[in-house]
Amino acid sequence: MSAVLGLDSRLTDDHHESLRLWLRLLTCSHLIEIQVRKALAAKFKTTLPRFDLMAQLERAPHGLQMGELSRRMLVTGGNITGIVDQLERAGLIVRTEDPADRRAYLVKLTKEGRRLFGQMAIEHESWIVQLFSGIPKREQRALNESLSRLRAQLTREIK
Amino acid sequence: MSAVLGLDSRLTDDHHESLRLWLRLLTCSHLIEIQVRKALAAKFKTTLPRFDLMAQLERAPHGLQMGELSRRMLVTGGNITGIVDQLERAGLIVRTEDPADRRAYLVKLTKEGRRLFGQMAIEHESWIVQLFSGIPKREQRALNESLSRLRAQLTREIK
DNA sequence: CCATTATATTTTATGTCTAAACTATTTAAA
DNA sequence: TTTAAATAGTTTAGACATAAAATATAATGG
Repeated sequence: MSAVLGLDSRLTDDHHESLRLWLRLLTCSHLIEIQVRKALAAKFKTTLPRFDLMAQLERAPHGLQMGELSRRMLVTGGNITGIVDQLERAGLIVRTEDPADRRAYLVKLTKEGRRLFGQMAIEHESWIVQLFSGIPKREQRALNESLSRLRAQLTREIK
Repeated sequence: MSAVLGLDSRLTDDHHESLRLWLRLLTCSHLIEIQVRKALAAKFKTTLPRFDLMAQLERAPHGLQMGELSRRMLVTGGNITGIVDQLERAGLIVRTEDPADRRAYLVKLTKEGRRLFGQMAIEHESWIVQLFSGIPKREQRALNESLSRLRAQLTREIK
């Protein structure tokens, strides 16, 4: 993840509003990502994709299929296979058979996985709150609304 | 690049404004990234990091050191080595010696690199404009301003 | 029912990315 | 100026990511 970063500060031509927006979006999420990745590694010896996958499972007590994880995390299926392998090896999740479809697994957090994720989620949120602490709540709400519209638009666009 | 995607649509608790903002930021940039990556592969048989690196060089006619590329692209030095290797093999850039520092290179676009980047940049911008076409210019400007403040804040925060 | 097509997952090959260890040169300081 | 510390770049090992091909099961349409 990355793209044309750094031009960001120097584009001023008014014709390039969209391009500038994309670069800024990318720079911001990249900056946050770097911090979160480092914190996850330092405090929990884990990675962002693993944390993300566990976050998905935490909200799906009945388990999720590999394909559903792939769709939600916006990554390809092959990628999910690898991350699930590792988390399973670590005893944090399990592949259980899907009673409704013998091709599929239902991936679930183990008890240990739930416990550990709980700890990580609390810290994770505090890092994020800290990173955004300089931005007034009102502005955060406004940004959130705009990005929500953008996300909706992009999802429509892409279909 | 990715994180906790998908929770995004379901967080409503007002205490989690910052967390929600981070997820939304990430989802949006990820959605755009996927499109741009696919388009670059389909139209130019290239990748986003390579395009980004060339974009950096295009604005630096005197060339950039590896370390400067690393800082601007927000990735590690080792990563730059690999991308530069490939682009150099393809004849699109060259490592030239830095007269001021024998440890360093100045990396520059070749004539062919400049030509190709020119073509790619035009298409690239049109893809971006298309992706944002559903968002009114006024809102794009507002988003741009907010993200600019956020970026500034993050950069300060991180130092 | 059976062939076809679609879906769920894994595998393979390749590229991106990091952290940490390494080499070479420069800078600073004693 | 010689040593020590810092800086520029590369290498290594391992994780993450993709697209495309392969396997297995499910769903569909004659």
